[in-house]
Amino acid sequence: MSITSDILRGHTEAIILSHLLEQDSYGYQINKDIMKKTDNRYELKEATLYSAFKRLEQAGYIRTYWGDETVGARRRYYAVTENGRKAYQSYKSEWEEAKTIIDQLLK
Amino acid sequence: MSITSDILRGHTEAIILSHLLEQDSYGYQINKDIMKKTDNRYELKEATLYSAFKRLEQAGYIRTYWGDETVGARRRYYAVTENGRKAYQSYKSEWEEAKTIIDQLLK
DNA sequence: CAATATACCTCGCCTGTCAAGGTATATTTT
DNA sequence: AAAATATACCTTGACAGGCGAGGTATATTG
Repeated sequence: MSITSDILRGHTEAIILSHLLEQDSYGYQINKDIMKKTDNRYELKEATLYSAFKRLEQAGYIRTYWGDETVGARRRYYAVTENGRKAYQSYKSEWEEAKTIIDQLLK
Repeated sequence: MSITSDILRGHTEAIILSHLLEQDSYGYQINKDIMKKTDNRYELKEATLYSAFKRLEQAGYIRTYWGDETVGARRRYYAVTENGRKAYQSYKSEWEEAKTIIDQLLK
């Protein structure tokens, strides 16, 4: 782990949406996937993840359903809604703008 | 104003250090300069600025001195220390890494 | 002489992160 | 068979940074 949380702060929701746009997934898996995608340089902590899920659901950006596992622990899956798709696009362009601004200020 | 504070959170100190590396400056001026540099897309709010100054000074990254204005309000100038210079380099490479990671996660 | 600009600063709320803790089932190790 | 680890869910409360709102003082402009 190397990246401090303050720098990643505010990107959690976008990261989750982006991941869910590839395919529906569930908390534990997303946590593992993010670590893998970043070669363990970044971990989306569970508590952070679940509080983000709550915000995303309240905003109507994701919906959830229980998996039909017959063995193992139950899984709560998350799926992006149409509004979530739009929100993601908005997050994304915000990120592009922020990147430009910060790059400009950190010369 | 377009960039949300959560995205900029954690960059405040780096932005200030970067600016002060160009030349010593004071609160009011820095606030104006940042706005100008970003075409008013980003304002480093005064309260944010002053709390960052406090952290930077406590960390030994900046030192302060009073200007010798004979007219107008007094100005408290800030200057980057040697440790501050190093800290800036560290912030900068952290930013480069964060940028890579986020770009990777927001595909 | 009122309004605006320059210049400093503090208080307290808000919000996102996350350490620490908890529950339950399945598998692997000892 | 018992203990440890992995899979899976979730909550609580502390913490820290951003900043709205408020305050002070001087100088300039209309």
